[in-house]
Amino acid sequence: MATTEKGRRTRQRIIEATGEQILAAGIGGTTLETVRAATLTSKSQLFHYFPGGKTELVREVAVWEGEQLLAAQEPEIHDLGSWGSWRRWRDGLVDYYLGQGRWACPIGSLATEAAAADPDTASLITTSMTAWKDALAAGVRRMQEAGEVDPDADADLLATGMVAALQGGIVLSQPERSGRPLEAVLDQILDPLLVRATARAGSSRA
Amino acid sequence: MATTEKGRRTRQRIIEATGEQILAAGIGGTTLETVRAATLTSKSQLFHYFPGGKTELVREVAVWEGEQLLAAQEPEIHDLGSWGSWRRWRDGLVDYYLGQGRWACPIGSLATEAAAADPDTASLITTSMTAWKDALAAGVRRMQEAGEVDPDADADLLATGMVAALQGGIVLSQPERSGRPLEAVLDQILDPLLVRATARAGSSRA
DNA sequence: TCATCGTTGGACTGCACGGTCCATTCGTAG
DNA sequence: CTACGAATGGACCGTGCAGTCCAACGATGA
Repeated sequence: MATTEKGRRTRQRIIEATGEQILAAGIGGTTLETVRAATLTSKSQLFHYFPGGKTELVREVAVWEGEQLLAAQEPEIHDLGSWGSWRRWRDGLVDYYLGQGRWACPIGSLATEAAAADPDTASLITTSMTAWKDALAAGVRRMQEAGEVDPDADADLLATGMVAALQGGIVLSQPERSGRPLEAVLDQILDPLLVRATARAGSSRA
Repeated sequence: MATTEKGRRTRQRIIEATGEQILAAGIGGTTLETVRAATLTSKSQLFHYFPGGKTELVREVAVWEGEQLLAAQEPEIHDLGSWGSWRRWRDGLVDYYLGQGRWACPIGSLATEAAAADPDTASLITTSMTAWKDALAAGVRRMQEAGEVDPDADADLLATGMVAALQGGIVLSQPERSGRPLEAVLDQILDPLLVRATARAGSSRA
């Protein structure tokens, strides 16, 4: 369906524009018409590149945004071996969300809005979230190996908590238009990792 | 518009049914027609009790769900003066979200979906979140007075972090259909409070 | 018994939006 | 130059949904 270079670029342009609109107005607030207008394309192109219609387009947006989100955290996300890198990672992320008027998470908003309606999209999102969490867990393990974090702590669980904290911080920050909640929860979740080096951190319970 | 007892009951019935549908299918997946069908009412009733149409209905749902959510945490939410009560509160909340197939937060989902579209609803949600946070902050202060938590900690910031952690845990748990993320982040955010009594907890940074 | 006001029923309208279809243009390989 | 498939333009259609309107019904007080 997209065999030409030109075609691929058009297709990509559609995905990105749709992503922006979804971020700003949600899936419901994004219509094929607004996407068409923003991309200077025609109705037939939308269905040419995404035969499945809006559903398929949203799915493509989901995977694209998932990749983008990870990419935006480079290079820190793959270099979480020291206190400084974690700190840079945290600051970069806060800036990513709040710095430019984003005020929402590209995949977090999709998660809430699409989860109930489209299980297929939901699983794509879960995949992205898992990849994200895994990258963080790898960082935690590096800290453990370096003796900076309690080796008995469950790196995976800690990483899950971090991603969750991020998402929740944004949920609160979004309507409030303040970065306070995001920063508050991020610091609280990171504090034990960064400050209580070698001490017991986030021991499993429940 | 609703002066009779009968009228008030009908109106209330509409609000609650709408709330359930929004929780299950989102605002976009909830139509006046499905609400009408579920409540055995007529179109004219919907607009009789909510002249502002769907927008107003959603707003009413927002405040109603906000109250309900706090009420569901009684009596613990107003008795957070001991380790045990915090623990009961946490368990009750997890059960509330996961126990019955809820898998979403009544006001959290509204926050993400309505924030961009309707600033008015957004501020209602912020109000609910703030009330929630304040109740928790009061609990933290009681713990501080009891000498169980570092008196220098910012109770308000800690409470904000808790609400954010909850919301984020749900964002992740929803598509994944697993309570793990919610429990993981909740425990991580509560750990410092409960376990590191008297030690420095969530000191301000940033 | 009548008047009034709240409540209820449901037909109807307008339109926005997802989706279909066909015609035209463009790029390229033979 | 021709032919063919990809890319594009845009008219068109069906419908689902928010919102309107008017006609009844029911209770309550005068």
